[in-house]
Amino acid sequence: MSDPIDRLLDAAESGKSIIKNREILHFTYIPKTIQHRNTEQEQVTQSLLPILKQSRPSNLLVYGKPGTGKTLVVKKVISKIQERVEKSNFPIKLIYSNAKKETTLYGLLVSFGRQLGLSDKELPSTGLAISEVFKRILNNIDQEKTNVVFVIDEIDYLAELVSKTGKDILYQLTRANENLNSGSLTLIGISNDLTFKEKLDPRVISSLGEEEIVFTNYDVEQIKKILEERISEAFEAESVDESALNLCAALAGGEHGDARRAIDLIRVAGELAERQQSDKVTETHVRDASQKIEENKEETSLKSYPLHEKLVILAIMKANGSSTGEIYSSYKNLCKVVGRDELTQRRITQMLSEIELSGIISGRLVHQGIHGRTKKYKLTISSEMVKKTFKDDLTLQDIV
DNA sequence: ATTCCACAGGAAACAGTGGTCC
DNA sequence: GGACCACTGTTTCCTGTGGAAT
Repeated sequence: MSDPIDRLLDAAESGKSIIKNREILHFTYIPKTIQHRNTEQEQVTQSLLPILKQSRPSNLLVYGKPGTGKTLVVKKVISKIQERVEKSNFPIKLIYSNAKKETTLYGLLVSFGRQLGLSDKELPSTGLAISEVFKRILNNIDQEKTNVVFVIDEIDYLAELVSKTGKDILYQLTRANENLNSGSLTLIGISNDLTFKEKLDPRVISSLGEEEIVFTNYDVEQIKKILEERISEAFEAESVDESALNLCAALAGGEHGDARRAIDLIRVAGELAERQQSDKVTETHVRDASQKIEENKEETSLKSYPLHEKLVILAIMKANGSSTGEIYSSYKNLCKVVGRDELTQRRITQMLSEIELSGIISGRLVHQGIHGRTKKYKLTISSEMVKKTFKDDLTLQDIV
């Protein structure tokens, strides 16, 4: 009997590979991702055209569901423009920030400043007042006479941060040009959420939304084309079943035309097929891949929760389908077992709705007349999954 | 027609951390 | 070294609510 490790390694080395270029199976592989986006590419280019004439273009809002290629299109257009103007005396600078990744207003501004070239000294990453950070950034633009194009991805998150803190950075950003003697600042906002404008200050909308471009969803046919293109480059010829391709397109297209998901799906399916030493990717592989992606998502989100959230999830598991009050007392017991201080019920309620957002549990508001109203929660994933994932956690080992 | 339950969920305040600035 | 800043995770306090029970 051969060593299982050796067996696997041998197989991987000698076994046939049906994927010949993995790179192409990632969404961010630019040339192939933004197919069918000619109109949108033109529109974005159009609105940035004034740069070539050495004046400031209008601010721009770009909408579209995830996986429609909006960020890639914007990045591509800007880098092309940048190439063009590189040799002219009109220095432009592209700055890209993702408001979802930068969890705070301060962080977003600092990332902005860093990319402008401000050092740690000139712009410390904590300790300053937000208005001070802002002033320093504007000073820099003014002095260097740069023309900045600031791309804010997932700008809807920024809108949320703004409303939380009450500091109206977006408003100040849109008005920055009035305070600049030289140089300029152009904003490009990218958003998944078409309704996010409603949350904004109308003054901001009027200046931010000078131009708007909407990326429509890919339909199943288009996704199929994108997949075909990538498959022909990434896989060995004839190694993906027609039916597998169709299923892939259908699964991803059925949701909201998410090309990213479609490409992920075919990549994982391909890897599964390879692992099984199969020379073709079949429908079964795609289904398995879809399930695997789901499970991975659940597992990583379960693992990433802090201790008290994990305890709450366990409490729900132990008392499946029960009300907040019951979950809370179950949670308190668990706290005693692991020897941690319990948090207040208010905090647990809040946690429950946070966890609900992630989709791991689902809640239903019930009115029980004289027995008051409560929310009943249950797990949407299997309790085996929870047990399996929490087994590795030392503090939780005893109670799972 | 009232009462009253068992919470939901908003608002504000607070403690603690890690920093700058003068 | 003290005033001040942003931010997170939490507590405290609070108002609101649909329908069974009375």
